[in-house]
Amino acid sequence: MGRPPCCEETGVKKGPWTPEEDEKLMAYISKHGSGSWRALPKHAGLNRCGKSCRLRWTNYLRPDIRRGKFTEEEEKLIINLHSVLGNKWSKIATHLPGRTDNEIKNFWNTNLRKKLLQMGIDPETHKPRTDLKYLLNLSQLLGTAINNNNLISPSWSHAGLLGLQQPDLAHQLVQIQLVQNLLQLINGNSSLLSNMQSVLPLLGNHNSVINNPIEADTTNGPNYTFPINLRDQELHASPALFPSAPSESGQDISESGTDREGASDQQVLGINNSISRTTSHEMNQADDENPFGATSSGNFNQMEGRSNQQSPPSTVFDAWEKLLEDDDASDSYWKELLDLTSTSTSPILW
DNA sequence: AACTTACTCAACCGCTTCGAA
DNA sequence: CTTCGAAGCGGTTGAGTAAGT
Repeated sequence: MGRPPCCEETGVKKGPWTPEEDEKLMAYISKHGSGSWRALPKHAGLNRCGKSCRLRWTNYLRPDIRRGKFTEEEEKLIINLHSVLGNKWSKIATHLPGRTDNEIKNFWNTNLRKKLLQMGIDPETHKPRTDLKYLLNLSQLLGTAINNNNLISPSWSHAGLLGLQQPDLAHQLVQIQLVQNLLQLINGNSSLLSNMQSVLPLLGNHNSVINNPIEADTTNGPNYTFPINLRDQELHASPALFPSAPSESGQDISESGTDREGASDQQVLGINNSISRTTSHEMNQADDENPFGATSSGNFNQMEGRSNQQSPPSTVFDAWEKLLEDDDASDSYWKELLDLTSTSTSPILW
C-alpha cells in the first residue's frame, strides 16, 4: 500500500489560486507567521491543503520574491551553480536572492538547457556534447566550411576577439569545436564509442577514411587509433580540452560524485572550466542541432549546385580526414589549434 | 479569422529528509 | 534504534498565451 496523499480531506480545493484566497493566506501569514502548514489552512479559513498553501506562499506570495526576466548575471550564475550542484534547485536558489527554486527550475528547463545545447554543451554534464547526432552535424559543417569559404554567417562577427581573419574563422572554430568534442569522446565516453562503432556501417564505407581506425579485437572495448599524437604536456596544459582530467588539486569538480554538493563558494561562483570552454555564445542560431546557424541540408543543396565539388564529409571520421588532408594540418598547425582552443575560449564565451 | 503548434509557468504528485516521540 | 508525521524538494503536468500558418 502506498503512502496516502497529503490532502486526504475530501473537497479540498486544487488548481489556480483566486485573489481572495491569496488575500486570506497573506493576511494570515503576515499576522501569525506560517507556523504549521498543516494547521494553517483551517486557521486561515482556506479550503486548501497545507502543502498547497506553502507552495503558493514560497513560490508566489512571499514579499521578497523578485519577478521579471532573469538578468545576464543571474543566467551565468545559474549555469555555474548548476555545473557544480546539479539539479539542486533549492540550493541554487539560495544564491539568487528573490528567486524561487521553482522559477529557476522552469527557467533552466525552458531557456538555459536549450541555450547550452545550441552552444554544443551537454546541459547535464556541462561538457562539450559528444552525442553522435551532434558530432555528425558538426563534421558536416566542418566539411562545408572547408569546401566553401563563403560560409560566414553574421554570428561570426566577433572574429576580432580571436584576432582571426574572417575567412579562416569559421573553419578554425568548427575545427576547434570538433576537436574538443572528439577529444572528449576519446577521453571517456566508451559507450559512445561502442555506439559509433555499431552505427558506422550504416553510414556507408568509411573504413578507408582513417587508416585502421578500429582494431578488429574489441573485446576490451573499442580500440581507436586517432591520427594525432597528443603529447602529455598538451593534455595537461589544456584543461579546456580535457574537462575530466584532474585539476591541480587532483580533483575533478564536475565529476566528484553523482551528487555535486559540498562545493566551495569559489567553485560555485567562479568561472567554471567546463562551461567556459565553448567557442561562442553566439552560436545559438535557429537550428537546435546546428549551432552554426546554417542547416546542413541547406549547405548540401548549395554544394550540389556546384560542379566538380567534393562531397561534404558525412561522418566525424570524414571530417578528420578533411583536417588531415588540409595543407595547414601540420604539427605546428595542430599545436596552434590546440593552444587556441585552450586559451581563447573563456573571454569569447562570457 | 480560425486553427495549430510552441512556449511558459503555476501547481501538483510523490519521494526523500528531518526531527520529535 | 525505530516509527511516524511534517516539511522540503525535484520531476512532471496542464492551462493559458503567443506565434506561426
